[in-house]
Amino acid sequence: MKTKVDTILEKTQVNCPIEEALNLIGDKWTLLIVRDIIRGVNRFDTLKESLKISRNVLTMRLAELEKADIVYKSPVKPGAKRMLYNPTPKCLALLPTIVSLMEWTSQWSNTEDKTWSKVIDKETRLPLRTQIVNQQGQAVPLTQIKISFGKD
Amino acid sequence: MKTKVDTILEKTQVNCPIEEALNLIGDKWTLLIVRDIIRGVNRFDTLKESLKISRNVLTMRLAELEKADIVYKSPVKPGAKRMLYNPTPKCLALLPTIVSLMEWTSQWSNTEDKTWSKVIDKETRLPLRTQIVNQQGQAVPLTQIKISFGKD
DNA sequence: TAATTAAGTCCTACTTAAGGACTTAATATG
DNA sequence: CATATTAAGTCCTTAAGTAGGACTTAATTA
Repeated sequence: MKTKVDTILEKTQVNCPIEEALNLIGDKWTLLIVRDIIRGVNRFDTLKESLKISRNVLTMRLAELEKADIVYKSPVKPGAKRMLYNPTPKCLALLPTIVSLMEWTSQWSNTEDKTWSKVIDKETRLPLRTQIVNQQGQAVPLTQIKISFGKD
Repeated sequence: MKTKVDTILEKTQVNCPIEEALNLIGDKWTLLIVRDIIRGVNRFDTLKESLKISRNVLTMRLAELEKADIVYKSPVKPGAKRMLYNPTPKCLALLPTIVSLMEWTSQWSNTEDKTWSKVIDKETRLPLRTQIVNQQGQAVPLTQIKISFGKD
């Protein structure tokens, strides 16, 4: 059977990087799985429990993530046969996306409960956020940003 | 018929802001539509052409985006009946997510062609990027970041 | 006023997701 | 060591979402 990843790899041309990214993570579950694996939820059944996802879908998504080098397996303990799902650097590189989505919801959701999960500095334990910056690292306001396609 | 947005609004508890965000934009098309609307592609048929999305799906997604206050309609010109789809501030607030996804693909995709769309400063026309920063605005490396759930 | 276009709706076929039953090997327990 | 339990799946059926074409109607253009 042909997976999403196969489709991406055989596609000759994608004209925007978001498009390519969404081919992989543009679905209901992938980013949540990535988040959980980064959090350290790294066994099949634990992921299933944590996400309340169906087994068959979780199986497929994990296979795709592994094939795309976002997740790799390692034995539960040296020599064991059961596996853990671990984040690769490519997986950690999705943190800015995750953080910005969390920020977006916190800011714009009208849900009362804000006792949600947060992204924090491991050491200081203080919350973090994302920023759009220019080459010099200076923050740029949203209204000054343009999405440019090739020549325009 | 019950739309995604109805489902979100009636849902009593979501334990993570990404989960709530993905209920809305966690699909194949929504973020691409948002990107195009921010870019200024703002009429139904133009969007359809630009994205190569089916009419019925575009109709549904636009209705959801409008209901969620991410997009609003305005007449093509004063008094006209035909409408443009415009970005609200909540829509522009998705720019960090969009930028970080574009960055992620540029960095990790093995596609040859990098003559892709970019995010630039409207004035200087120089490319922009995202950063994860702490409260003082200092960049924090990915390895020092933790996703914390309530008490852990 | 007629022709064309823009923005849809509706239908059918196909693909992906949900959820439960079943399977098998790995680990843990007595 | 034998048995029980658990972890990590597969397989099946039903439901929901997506693709793509045909059709509709009002708005704009010629």
